[in-house]
Amino acid sequence: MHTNITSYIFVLMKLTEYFVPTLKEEPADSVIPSHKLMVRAGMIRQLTAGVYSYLPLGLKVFKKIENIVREEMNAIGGNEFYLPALSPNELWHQTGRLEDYGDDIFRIKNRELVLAPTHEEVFTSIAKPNLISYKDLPKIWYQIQTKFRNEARPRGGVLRGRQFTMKDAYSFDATWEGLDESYNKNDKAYRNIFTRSGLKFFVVSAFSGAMGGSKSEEFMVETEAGEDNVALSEDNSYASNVEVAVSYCETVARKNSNLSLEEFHTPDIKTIDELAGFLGITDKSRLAKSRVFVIPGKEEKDNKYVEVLVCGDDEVNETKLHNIFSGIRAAHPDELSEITGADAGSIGPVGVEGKLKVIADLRLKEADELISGANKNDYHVKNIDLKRDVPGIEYFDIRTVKEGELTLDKNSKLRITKAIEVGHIFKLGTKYAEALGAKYLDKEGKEQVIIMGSYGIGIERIAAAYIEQNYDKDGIIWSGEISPFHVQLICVNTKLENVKQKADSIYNDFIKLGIEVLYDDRGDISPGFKFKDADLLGMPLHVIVSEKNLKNDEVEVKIRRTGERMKIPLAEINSKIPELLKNIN
RNA sequence: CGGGGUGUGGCUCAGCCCGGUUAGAGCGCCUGGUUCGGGACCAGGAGGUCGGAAGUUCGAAUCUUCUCACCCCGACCA
Repeated sequence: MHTNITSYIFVLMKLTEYFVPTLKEEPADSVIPSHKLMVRAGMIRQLTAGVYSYLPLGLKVFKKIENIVREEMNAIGGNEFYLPALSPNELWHQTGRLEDYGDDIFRIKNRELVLAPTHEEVFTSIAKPNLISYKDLPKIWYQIQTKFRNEARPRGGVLRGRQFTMKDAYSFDATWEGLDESYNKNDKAYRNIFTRSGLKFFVVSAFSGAMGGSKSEEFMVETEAGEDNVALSEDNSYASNVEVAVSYCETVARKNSNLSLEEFHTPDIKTIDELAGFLGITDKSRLAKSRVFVIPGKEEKDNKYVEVLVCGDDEVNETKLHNIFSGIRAAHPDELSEITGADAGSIGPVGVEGKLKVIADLRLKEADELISGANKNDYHVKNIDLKRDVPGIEYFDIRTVKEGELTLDKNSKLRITKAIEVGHIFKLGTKYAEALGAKYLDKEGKEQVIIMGSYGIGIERIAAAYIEQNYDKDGIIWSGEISPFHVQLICVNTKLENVKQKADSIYNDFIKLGIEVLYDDRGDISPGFKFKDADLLGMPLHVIVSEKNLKNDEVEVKIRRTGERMKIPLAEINSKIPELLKNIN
């Protein structure tokens, strides 16, 4: 499938022979800049929701990214595979993921097959009969392949599609120390890949969610188009997905006034804000927000219920909650009133023992004089002392961090921003090897389960993320290794014999120099049109050959990113252009 | 899955509320000519079952119902 990589890289092209359908107007179906620009620059076209055709220019960029990925994976000893996208339902059933993935997996209607969204199972099925001795380990196996996910809502063009290219790698180790090593190798490869791709990225620790396993880190690119909220410290010492981020936060101080509980009437008060307004106070930290969650049992009667308390100015972080109680979900409104006797807005921690387990955020650990719902509609209770009034209460970190809070070491402030995930590395552990029975014999001849890691990169996402970080009002701004071409050579007037001849000869010189050049040799197109197209396509350097410059034995060169222009004598082109390119990249 | 929106030549859209000749514009495309350093100009031309189905009506792009597709926000999810 990917036999001759260099053939993609050293393709030299004349625009008269190349299919690059640029668009002057913005496509109606796109919203984010990278999507608009990839369509306008003739890189991609949508076929149906979340599914894109890759046109020659887009494919060239994707192949360059793949090549970087391939080089870096090979550099850490990775073996490249190419596995089928079709795989039997049975294999997925064995690990329980046929069920776990649910509607997100594409199923073939007339065979018991799925279109694979990832390849842990298939790789493990190859490992099982072949990696059977400690001598066979460790291994890093990977592929660059099309993945299929039935995304509920594809968006952002190629940023979240139903069909996309992924580099997925898997490590197989005999020991946990070995897994650490494999993980670190992949981590290093990833840093190289994203650096070479020209991305400004950062790494966050992340909850591994449906994948199972322990440690996992995401490689993120900051962009407005991102789908994840991340907390970054201003000194760059801390980066974390908001789902798991922590901050330094003052606890609610204990007053030790020992006032007794007091119920009071709060007609139609449903929210913390309304309650604060009703009481005429601005500090909401003592208005304890109560939310009820359910841990579903085998049958409904086995359900367990948890009341979660956070400060009124905080939000419950459901991911953190999941990490404490797996399978937990928010209670439905009817469940709420059934369990507590009140509707949302009037629920509180007092008098619920036996019915509900109560947990509270760490900020509330010492708190007294709290106000919360009375478990009776339109009533609240004041002077709640959690230690005194809520027997069996436990404390966890279950709040969501907020912009401007201090890092745990108090050295820096957090800001919350949006980012797109371009890569993810996991320490999977033994989940898949266990489920599929992939074992090896150790030195003592004892059977052991293979320990796995899993490492993914979205190829098209890298391109889209790059564009999100590198564009202006005129178009894309390419630079570095993933730029489809180094130079766009513009022949301003193809009708003038001497201009055309000179441009042709420069084109041929560039080929000899190994410069990748996109040559705009189109006739019947006005100079302005060519300049606009060149800006849209965004090659790092534009070399402009025109009659007026040739009179002085010069060409004009424009640096796309800065707009800087300069004249270069014809005699110096072959030395100057490579030099300029070096400085840009 | 919940909410909102949009489907009219290749592209971007107007027309629809308030039904009435051959359904429009700009861009693109074809022919000829003039242009040629920031998406040129003139003249001529091709191209549309108005997403689909059913209905109301003398008459439907326009009204009604159903349906399909796509986009956005959210939910969900790597």
